[in-house]
Amino acid sequence: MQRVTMMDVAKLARVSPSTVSLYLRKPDAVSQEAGKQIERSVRELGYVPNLVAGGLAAASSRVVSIIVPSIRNAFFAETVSTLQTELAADGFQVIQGNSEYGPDHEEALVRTALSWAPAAIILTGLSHTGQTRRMLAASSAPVVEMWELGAEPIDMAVGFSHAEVGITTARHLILKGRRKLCFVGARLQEDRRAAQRADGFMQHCRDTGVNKFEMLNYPGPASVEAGTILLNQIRQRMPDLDGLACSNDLVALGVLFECQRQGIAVPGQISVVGFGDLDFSGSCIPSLTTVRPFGDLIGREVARLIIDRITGDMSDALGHVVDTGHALIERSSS
Amino acid sequence: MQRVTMMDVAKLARVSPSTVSLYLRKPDAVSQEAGKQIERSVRELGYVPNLVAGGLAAASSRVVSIIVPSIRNAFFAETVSTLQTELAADGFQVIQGNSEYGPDHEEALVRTALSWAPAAIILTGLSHTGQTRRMLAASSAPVVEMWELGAEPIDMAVGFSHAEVGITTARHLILKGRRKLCFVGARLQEDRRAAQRADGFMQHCRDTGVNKFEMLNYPGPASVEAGTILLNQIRQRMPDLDGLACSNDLVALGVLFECQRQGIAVPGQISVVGFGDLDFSGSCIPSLTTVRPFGDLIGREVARLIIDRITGDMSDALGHVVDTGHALIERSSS
DNA sequence: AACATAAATCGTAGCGCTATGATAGCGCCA
DNA sequence: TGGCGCTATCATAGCGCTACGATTTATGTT
Repeated sequence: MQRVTMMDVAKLARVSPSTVSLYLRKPDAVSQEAGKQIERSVRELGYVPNLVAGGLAAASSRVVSIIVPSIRNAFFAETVSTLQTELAADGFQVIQGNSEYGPDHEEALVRTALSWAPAAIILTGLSHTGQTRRMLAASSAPVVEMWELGAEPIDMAVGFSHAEVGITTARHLILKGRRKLCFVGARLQEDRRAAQRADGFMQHCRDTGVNKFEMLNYPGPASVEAGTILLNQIRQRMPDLDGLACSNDLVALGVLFECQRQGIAVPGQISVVGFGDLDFSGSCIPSLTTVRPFGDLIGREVARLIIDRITGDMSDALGHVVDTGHALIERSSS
Repeated sequence: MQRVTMMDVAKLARVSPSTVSLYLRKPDAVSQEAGKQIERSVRELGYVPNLVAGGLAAASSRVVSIIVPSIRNAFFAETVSTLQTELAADGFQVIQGNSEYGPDHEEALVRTALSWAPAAIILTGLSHTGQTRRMLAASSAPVVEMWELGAEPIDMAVGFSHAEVGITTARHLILKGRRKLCFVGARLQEDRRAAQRADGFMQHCRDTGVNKFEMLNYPGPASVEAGTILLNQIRQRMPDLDGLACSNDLVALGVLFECQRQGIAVPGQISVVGFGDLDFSGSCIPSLTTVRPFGDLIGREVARLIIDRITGDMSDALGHVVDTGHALIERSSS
């Protein structure tokens, strides 16, 4: 499979394999003359370093393992995509796994991830099984937990408080004069972050003395269809509903469609707020008020932390927490 | 980083490392008694095999490298997600890279991918640089090209003909009595598959003697906003437009929104057909007629081919081509 | 009981690279 | 001119595992 080895390059360049290895890792440590020779030989032979061998020898590979609940989810797709680009620029490969919102599944993924001796491990959220924590602690690899802030991270964390997103959403609806509120979400048992947004929302309602507020869950994944179903359910339970927060812009879009179908005025009769600021959110009818989570910023910050930790001075060896915040994007639906 | 080695397990189980290795790979080749001992030792020590070392020794790692244009694209997210799940079930890790629709970028990704001695390489589409082809040929790793059929694949291919999608779309609009047609797309220079759909569409118009047909391109990525912009552009150039094909359901959704905003009846005045059958396509207003590409089926078939090739008999060593086809989903927008 | 055969286990030799000292070559000052 | 410190280069010893052939043990046959 791998024909040309470092030895071949060394022979052609008339230096020892050590020098080739050294040049490839730290070009400045080798004389210009030798460097040029090596460069030429590499090109002539079409040499591609065997990273597996390198990883074994160096006891740490240039692999970063990312575990997200689902890459189908546009939020995570954005972050993963950004991470990939940023890390690739520094020569890191990305191994990716989907936990499907299952802590045990995540544990299995971490186990295999660890067997690659990765340069870093990126997890989604702050809740993991005890075994996962134990393995991670034993591994000494940098760990970044992303997309959630609140509890104590294992090592580093980049994200924002979902409870605060819930509060922002509730506050906005109340500010708009809405008093019969509902939070609708999908997969609220599995998706702890959505659940935290719901909790923050409900808590703020309670704190500010809103008289009527409810929460409704759709068991399947967040989708436009879930939104249409949820709107009908909540309207049955709360016919005078006037403010609706959705755990996801997809759900909100379904709500908007269903309102249009039934002739419910938005925001006239019901104000709708989403979460995610997805592709369509600015263009739909009415354009959707939503909370933007800065998924690409999360990706960039995670990449920065990892690269700093690996290449940088050990002063950074302590944990880091970066709050990327959130922003309410006020549009026409509220 | 990796404390417990196979040697430790062997010592505890009172067998040789070879037997442990053998048991881990082929449990049936070891006596039940020894197997139980090893199992117990593995658990007691919390042994996690070092796949880097294994990959080096076996000269091929259980890594599958997937290169797609962009994981942000819902089509590819679906396929990659399915692939990940299917391959993980057989103990394969997935390394993923985004080519951003650039052949040179793809070449660089293939180069690094190859340096992991992957068990297989999965590429998107059939067009690659000569250097990419050369590296792939030299590597002897199984190669699957997906999401496109037509030209001769490097090794195996799973996908469908985009030209035929274009024909299906055109035929449908013509069948609906539409005669002033347009194909609108995004990134038609970079996205060769979208370009093929456009070509098929135009060709069918020509072949069937449609009197008026045009094609319009939006330079940015496919998005809802692109749809709103494109609709206005084409209406200026072709005020009597009555049938519109979009390269992507996101673009189609933007078109639908803009039609609604301007009071253009769909399908009364203009029929709209999309591509992708995304999450919202069945729920939007009007529900969107579109072509479904079976992205998850592609993922499953690719995984099957790879696993068959690697674990299976060598009778499969020749290339394979699987046509996953496409389906017109007729809804209310046409 | 002696032998052939099969099954289970083992020892060894790397896989291709990096990290770690050790060595060689050089200019400079006393 | 000898010795010092510096830089550039090198030889060597693994990293942890798998593949392979060799060896041991169990099973069956006459």
